[in-house]
Amino acid sequence: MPSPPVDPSTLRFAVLAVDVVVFALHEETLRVRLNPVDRPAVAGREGFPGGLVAPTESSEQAAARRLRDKAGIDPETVYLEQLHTFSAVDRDPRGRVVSVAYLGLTTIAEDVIDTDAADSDTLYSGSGARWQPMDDLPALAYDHDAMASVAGRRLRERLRATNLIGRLLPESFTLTILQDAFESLLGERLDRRNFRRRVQELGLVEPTGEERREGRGRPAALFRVAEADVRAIPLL
Amino acid sequence: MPSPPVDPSTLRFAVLAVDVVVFALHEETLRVRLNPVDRPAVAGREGFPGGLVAPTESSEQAAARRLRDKAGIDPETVYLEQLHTFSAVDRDPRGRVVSVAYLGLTTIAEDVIDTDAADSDTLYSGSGARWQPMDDLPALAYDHDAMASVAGRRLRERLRATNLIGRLLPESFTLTILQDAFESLLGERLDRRNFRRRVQELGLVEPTGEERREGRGRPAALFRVAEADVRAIPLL
DNA sequence: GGAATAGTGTCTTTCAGACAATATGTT
DNA sequence: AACATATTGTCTGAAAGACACTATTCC
Repeated sequence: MPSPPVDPSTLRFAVLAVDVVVFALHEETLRVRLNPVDRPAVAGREGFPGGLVAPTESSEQAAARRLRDKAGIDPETVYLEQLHTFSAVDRDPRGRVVSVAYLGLTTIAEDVIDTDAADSDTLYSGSGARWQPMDDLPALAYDHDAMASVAGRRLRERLRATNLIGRLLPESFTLTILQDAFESLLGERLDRRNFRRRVQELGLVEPTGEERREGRGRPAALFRVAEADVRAIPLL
Repeated sequence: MPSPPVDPSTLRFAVLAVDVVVFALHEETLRVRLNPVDRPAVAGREGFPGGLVAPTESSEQAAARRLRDKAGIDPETVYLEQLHTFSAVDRDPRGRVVSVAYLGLTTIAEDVIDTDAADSDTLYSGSGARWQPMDDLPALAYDHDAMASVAGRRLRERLRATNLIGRLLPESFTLTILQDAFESLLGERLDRRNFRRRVQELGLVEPTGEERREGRGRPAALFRVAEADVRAIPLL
């Protein structure tokens, strides 16, 4: 339905962008995906993967596309939800750029290379992009600091209220791993017996029937998140 | 503030709009503010108050401004929070218009005139704008139907989790009124004694010390919402 | 056998839900 | 006195929280 083309000189307009704050869990550490930002105006700082929205795509589509292009992550493997739209007039030195930010959850892909373990504990993933621990973020480009803060708060809210933890974990996992994940994400220590009772009675997880034997010690039963789609569960 | 040196012919851009879904409570009925939409393309349908975002304002500022201009409501009296950004490519027949939607809560102003009580039970407020019962919405312009649905869901979530009910009620109120409000908003009936115990033990309300005598029957103590700012309360 | 990890049951306390009688005002 | 509305307390069942020992495997 092609309509009267809008004349930008008479209409108010803005450049529309998306940014995606992608979280993943790596050995009990919550990490976010950072990309180098090459614009001169922001002087070598990093930022979340993102970019401009094309005239023919919605912001959701743009977010998925940018995940692939800018972060090399298959959007199919990422849970995305809209986070917040940032529209401060001067948030981008280039001009009026409004950004629709998305929250993303994923499992860290296998292409992750743990180079340079000495230099803090950064995980690199090629081309300078990296998974940075959420509690050790550098100063970011644009208003991505604020974005990070909003995203972190929202992530915790959602983890408490839904079964989204499943999107941060591998297909199957032991209850110990699940508990470690919650403890580290929510920053509180939980009783093992009560925790196991809860997650099973609430129907958050179900046994796969397999078990994992690893190192010494008794083998652990494997579980999966019971339902694949996002479900409201008043959790912990 | 002359605007950004962006050349629209080379950059992807969109027209940026805001829409505000303002809720108010009138005699236990949840109502939203509707305005006539005059664009030919949407043929006499109504929509939420809104409009384009100026190059010099954030979407928050635009939302406040539009509340005043389009709905004649003092933004100071309205609680606003960002709801969702709607960016489907064809959501506006005029072209690419992306809308940042806001959720608004307010107390119905005194300028409300209950004309035409026969014609359903619409409350008019001058210039064709009206407060329409949320459970009796007509088909709306653009994608405002979807907006209404998102806003309704979010409103109920927020009412359950915070003290925002205070933004829908007058300064002080009786516990009966508070309970009626919850019952109608959440669509469930609550036990009087348990309800009163809860709201007081949770610290949602505190007595003002005054009482209201009205009609026959025992006078009721007046309460106010204990804290003015938004607070998380796992409510009902 | 010792070390390491996984797994399990009970008791207590707290909170949610069901339930009905009394108090205070008006007419 | 009749009526209308507001206010209050107890009992019961369910869920949350504290708490320590047994089971299985590897070395």
